[in-house]
Amino acid sequence: MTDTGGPPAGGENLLFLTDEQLRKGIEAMFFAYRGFTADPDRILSGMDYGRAHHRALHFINRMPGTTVNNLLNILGVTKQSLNRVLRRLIADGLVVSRVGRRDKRERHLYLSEKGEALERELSKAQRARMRKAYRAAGPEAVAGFRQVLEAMMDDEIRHQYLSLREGRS
Amino acid sequence: MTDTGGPPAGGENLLFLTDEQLRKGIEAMFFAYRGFTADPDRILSGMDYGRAHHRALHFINRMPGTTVNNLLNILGVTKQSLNRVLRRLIADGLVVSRVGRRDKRERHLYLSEKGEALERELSKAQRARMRKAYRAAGPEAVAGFRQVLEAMMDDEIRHQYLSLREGRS
DNA sequence: CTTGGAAAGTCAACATAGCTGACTTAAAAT
DNA sequence: ATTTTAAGTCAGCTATGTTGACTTTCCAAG
Repeated sequence: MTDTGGPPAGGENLLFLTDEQLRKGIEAMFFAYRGFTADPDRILSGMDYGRAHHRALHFINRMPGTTVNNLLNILGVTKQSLNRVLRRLIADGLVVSRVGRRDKRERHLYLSEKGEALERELSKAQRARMRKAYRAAGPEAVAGFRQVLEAMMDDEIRHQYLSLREGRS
Repeated sequence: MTDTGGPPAGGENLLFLTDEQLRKGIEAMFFAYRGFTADPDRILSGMDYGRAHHRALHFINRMPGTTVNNLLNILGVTKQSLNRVLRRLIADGLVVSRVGRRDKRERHLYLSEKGEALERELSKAQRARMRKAYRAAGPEAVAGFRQVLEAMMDDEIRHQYLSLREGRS
C-alpha cells in the first residue's frame, strides 16, 4: 500500500517521494501557513474582523468591480457566508456595492478609500513576511516553491489562480 | 541569506521581490492550502469530525505518548479548544489517555487501533496529493518549496518543526 | 406579451471551532 | 506548608462555515 521505510524505489532521485519526505512537506505546509496568516490575523483581531474579511478585501482590491458571484467562486465559500462578511464591510464603509448597469441582478464591488487603506496595511504585513522568506531562500527556491504550490491546487482552482496572474477578472 | 552558486547579486535578479511577485506568492499559498486540506476535509465531513480532529490525530501519531501540554504548543490553540476535540476522540475510542508514571499530573496520549486506522486514511489521502505535486515539480523544486516554507514560519514554530523532523518529542 | 425558470442576492437559523475567564483537582516543587 | 504547574471543566462569546427559504431581476419559450 504505502512504502514505509523501504529502500528507495527505482533510483536515488526519487528519495523525495518517500512517505517520510512527504510527511515533512505536509508539516512544513501546516506550520508555514500559520506564519503566513499570523500578521494579518494580529492586525484584524483588534478590530473585530477576521480572515474572511481579509480575503474579501484582498480579492476586491485585486479585481475591482467584480461581482459577488465571481468572488464566491474564488473564495470557495457559500454566498450566504460571503454575504455576511460583505454586509459588514459595506456597513462599515470599506466596500462599495453598485447595482450592475447591464444586469441589475448583479452587484459590483469596489473598495472605498478606507477599504483600500486597510487592505494596504494587511497586504503590507503579509508581503513583508513573504519578502523575508523569499530573500532568505533565494530566487531558485522561490521558483520551486511556486511550482509545487501550483501543482498542489485543484485543477479548477489552478485555472482561477492563473487567470488572476494575467490580470483578468 | 544568499544563494550559493546562483547568478551574481546585481539589481535585476531581485525582480522576484517586487510587490507583484510577492502577491503571486501570497495567492499561490492561499489557493494551494485549499487543495492541501481538501481531501482530508472531504473524508472527515462524513463523520462529524473536522480539521481540528485531523491535526490532533496527526501529531499524536507522530509523537506517541506526548502530553496534552506539548500538543497544545504544537497546535497553537487554547487548552479549552483542544480539550473539546480530545474529549470526543477519547470518548469515540480513537485516542487513549494514560496518567503519567513519573508525573501523575500529566496525561500521555496514544492512538488506538481505530485511531491509527483513521489517521492512516487521512494521511494517505494527503500524501497522495503531496506526492503528485512533488512528482510534477521535481526534486529541485521540492527543495526550494521546503526552504521557502521554513523561512516563512515564526522562529519558535520553526524550532518545533525542526525538532519534529529529528524525531524528538 | 405573458409566464415560468434561472440567476443573483438576502435573511434566518444552526454547527463548528476558535477565544477568554473563572474554577477545581491533583501532584510536584519550593 | 505553601505555591506552582498540568490538566480538565463550565459558561459564554465570536467568527465563519453550513442549509433552507425568500425576493428581485432577467431572459427565453410559448
